[in-house]
Amino acid sequence: MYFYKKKSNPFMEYKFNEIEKKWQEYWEKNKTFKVEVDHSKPKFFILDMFPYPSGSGLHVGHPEGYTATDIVGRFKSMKGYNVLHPMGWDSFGLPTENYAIKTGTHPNIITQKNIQVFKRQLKSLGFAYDWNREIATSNSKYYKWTQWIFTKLYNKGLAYEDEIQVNWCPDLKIVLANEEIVDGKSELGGHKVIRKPMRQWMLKITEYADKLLEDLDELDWPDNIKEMQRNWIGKSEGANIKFKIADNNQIIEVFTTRSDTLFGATYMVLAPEHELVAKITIPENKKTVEEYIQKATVKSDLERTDLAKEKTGVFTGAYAINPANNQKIPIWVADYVLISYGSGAIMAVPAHDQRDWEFARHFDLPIIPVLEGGDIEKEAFIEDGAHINSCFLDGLGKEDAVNKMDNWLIGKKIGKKEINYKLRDWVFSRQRYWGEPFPVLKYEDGTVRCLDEDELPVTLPDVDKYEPSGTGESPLATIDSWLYITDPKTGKKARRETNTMPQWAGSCWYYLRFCDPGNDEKAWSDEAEKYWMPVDLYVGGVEHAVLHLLYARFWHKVLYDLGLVSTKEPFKKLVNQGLILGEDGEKMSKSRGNVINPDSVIENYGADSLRLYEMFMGPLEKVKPWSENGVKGVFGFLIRTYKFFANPDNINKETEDPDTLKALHQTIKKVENDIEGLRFNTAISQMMIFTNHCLKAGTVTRNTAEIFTKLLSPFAPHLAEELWEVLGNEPSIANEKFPAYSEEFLKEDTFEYPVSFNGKLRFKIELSISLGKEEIEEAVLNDKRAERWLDGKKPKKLIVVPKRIVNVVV
RNA sequence: GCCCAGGUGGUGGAAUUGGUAGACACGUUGGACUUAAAAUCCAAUGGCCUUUAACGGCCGUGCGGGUUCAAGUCCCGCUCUGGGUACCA
Repeated sequence: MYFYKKKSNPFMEYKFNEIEKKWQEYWEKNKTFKVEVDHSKPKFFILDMFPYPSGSGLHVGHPEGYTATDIVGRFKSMKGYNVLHPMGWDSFGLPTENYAIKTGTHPNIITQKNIQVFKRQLKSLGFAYDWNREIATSNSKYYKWTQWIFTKLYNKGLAYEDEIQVNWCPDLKIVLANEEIVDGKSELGGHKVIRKPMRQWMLKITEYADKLLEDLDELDWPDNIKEMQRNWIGKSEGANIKFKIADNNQIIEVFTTRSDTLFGATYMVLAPEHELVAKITIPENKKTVEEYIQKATVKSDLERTDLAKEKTGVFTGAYAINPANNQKIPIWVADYVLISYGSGAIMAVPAHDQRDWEFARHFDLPIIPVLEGGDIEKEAFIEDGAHINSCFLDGLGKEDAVNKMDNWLIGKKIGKKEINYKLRDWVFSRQRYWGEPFPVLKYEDGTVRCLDEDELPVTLPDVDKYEPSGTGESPLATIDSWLYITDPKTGKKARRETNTMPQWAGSCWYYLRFCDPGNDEKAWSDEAEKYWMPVDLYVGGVEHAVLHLLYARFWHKVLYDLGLVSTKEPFKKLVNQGLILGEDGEKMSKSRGNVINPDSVIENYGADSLRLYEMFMGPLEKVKPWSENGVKGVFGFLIRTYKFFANPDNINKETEDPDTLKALHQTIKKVENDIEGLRFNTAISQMMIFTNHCLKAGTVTRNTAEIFTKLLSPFAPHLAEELWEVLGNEPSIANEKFPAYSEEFLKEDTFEYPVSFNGKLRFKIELSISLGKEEIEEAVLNDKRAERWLDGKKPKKLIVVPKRIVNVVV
C-alpha cells in the first residue's frame, strides 16, 4: 500500500548529512540571511542571550533557545518582516582566566579557540544568522565602547569608589568569587576565606530603583520574572526614627516599616559592621563584642539571615531611650541585621517580628505585645489588629497607627518618612585580568581622571602570569610598563586603575552593538538604533531573571536619559527557556557523565532532527530531560516526510481531497498560531498529524506538498529547502511567503457532544451545530441511552454549552 | 532562610478562556516482511473490575480539604523537586 514498503529506490533515502551540508553552503554563498536597515519593511529584532564560549563547546541547552528564535525569525521573515537575529560572544570571564592561570596560555588564545568551536557548532545547526554582525565582548573594538559607556556613567556621577567586603583568601592571597567558595572554604585547596573590605568601583543602580520598578509594568515579560525583579528591588515605605543613647550624646537611626509598633520596641540591634558599635560598647563588654564581630566577618549574608538557625548576638552594655515611652532599652550587636540594608540598625519589636521574636526568646529579652490578636507565647504576631499598650495609638489599626506615629515623630523632630530599597549599589570591579580595564587614571595627589572618548580603548597588556598580584590587586598591577604613565593630557604622572569590569559589563549593551556592529566612529548610529530598537523578542535562561536583566535595564535607562537611545526599555518581550537535563533527569555535568554533545547528535540524526527534537520535547519554558529515543522519534518523522513528499508518485493529484484540504488548513492555522505563541511542540505534533494523514491518503497535489514544505521550513530548514527544490522550485524557500489558511476549509457542520450525567461522561451524540439549546436538550433527552441515567426521573437541571458539552443534573 | 517556578500513563508531553484527561511521540506487546536480524509497516497499549464477545462499571492529573452542574485548570493548607540569592553567567 505504501511506497516506502518497496524499499527499493536508492534515491529516496533521507541523506541528511549531504542535504544539510549542501544548504548550509548555499546560504553562506548566497548571503541568504544578510540583513540591513530597510525602511520599506517592518523590523523584528530577535535576540538570544549570547553564549559564554566555554572550553567544553556547545551544550544541547544552547540550541534550545537558539532554535526557538531561529524558527520565529524565519517565520517572521516569511511574514514580510525585516528580521535582525544576530549572534556573538560574551567572551570575558572567570573560567577562561582560571584556565589561563593553570596552563599559562593567554586568555585571548583560549577564547579565540573556543569561539571557533562554538561558531562551527552553531553553523552546523543551520541558524539563519547574519554572521557579518558577529561581535565578541573581549575584542578591543567592542570593549572600547563598553569603556565609553563607563565614562558616561562616571561623568553622570553614577560611578564611585568605596570600601566593600569581598571574599578574601589569605592563603591564596586572592579575592574569590562566591562560586569558588564551598562550605566557607576555597574550592581550590580548601583554604579559609574571610570577608575583608577592599576598594571597589560601584555603580549607583539604586538611583534608578524607582524607574526600574515602575517601568516593569509596561513590559511583556513573564509575570514571575517581573515579580522577582520587584522583590529584588524591594521597595518599602516606612520611617526613619532617631533613638538617643543613654549617658551618651550619640544617636542611632533605624529604618522601620512598622513605626506603629514603637511602644513594643524592647531592645535595639546594630549590625556588627555598624560604626557606633565601637563607640558605645562599655569597656567590660569590649572583648566579647570584638570576638563576635570577628566571627561575623567570616559569614556570608546568606548564612547570617538564615531563619532556620539559632540567632546569635552580644550585648554592648549600652542602652538607648525609646522615644515613645522614654524607657531604657538594651543595645545588642547581632549578625541577623545587615549593614547593607536601611541604616544597619533596627529597633526590635519581638512581639510583632518573627526574627526579633526568636532573638528575644533566645536571650530572654522582654516581649511586649502592642497589637491585639495572636499568641506571642508561640510566635510573633505579624498581622493587623487594634493597638494596645501604645498610649495615643490604642485602638487604632495598623495603617492609621503608622500615620499617626509618623506625624508624631515628625512633630517631635525625631523621625521622618523614608523609602528604602533592598537593592544595593552594584559592585562593578573585579581583581582579575580577563575583563575590560577601567578607563581611569589615578594621579599621585590622589585625584582621579576618567579618560575621554579619544583616549579609548585602554587595551589589556600582555602579561606573563595570570595569577593575581598577591596584594589583592589584579595581575595588571604587576605590569609596570602599562601601569605607570605620564598622562599626555595633563602632563602629570599617573597610575592606571588595575581593577577590571565584571562580565556583566559587556552583556549590558551588546544588543545595541548588534544594531550597528561595524561602526568604528560610534558605539551605534542613531539611524540603526532608531530602526531596530527595542528588541522585540529576547530569549534566554531563567537563571538571568534578576541580575543580568536588571543591570542591562539600568544601563539602558542611563543611556536613555543621556539621549543616546530612543526607548526606555531594551527588551519588549522576554521568554525564558527551561534547562535541559541529562537522560537520568539530573543536571548535565561532566562529573555525572550525562552530557549530550550536539555534534554527535547531528552526526547520527542530522541538525534538523536535533532542532526538531529540542522543540518537540515540551514547552520552551519547562525543565525537561533529554531522551535519545525522542530524537529517534522525530528523525523517523523527517524520514517519512522526506520519503513521501520527495517521491513524484505521491504528488500526482489534480484536485485535492476535501479531507486533505481541511487537514492542511487546520495545520496552517495551528502552526502559525503556535509559532506566534512559541508553542513549538504542539506545532510539530500537528505537522506529524498532517504527515500521517498524507501517508494514509496516498497522494496529494503539488500545491499541498509545497504549502506543507513551507510550514516545515522554519523548523527543519535543510530538509525543507531540499523538498522545495525536488518539487521543482527555485531556492531559497526562505524567500517565500508563509502560507495563509482559509476559514472556508475549516467549517464544521456537526459537533459530537459529550453528554454527562452529574458530571460523569456517559455517551456522545453527534448533532448539527446549527441546533439551538432547546433542540439539543430535546435530542439528548430523547436519546435511548439517556433513559438508563435518568432512571425515570425528570432532570433537575440541564446545562448546554454550545460546541462544548451537555451536562444533565439528576 | 528569603524570592520565583514546577509535579498529569512505563517515559517526554497534550488539554490556549473551568467543559470529552492522556493529542503527538517514545517505550512495551503482538503481527507482517526477512534464512535471520536490523530497518520499515500494521495493531493494541492509564489502572482495576465485569463479560464468551459486544456493551459496560469503578478509580485516576504530588498529598489533604474546599468552591462549582462540571476542577489537571479556581481557592486554602501541606509536601517534594528545580532556578536565583548580588564576584559563575
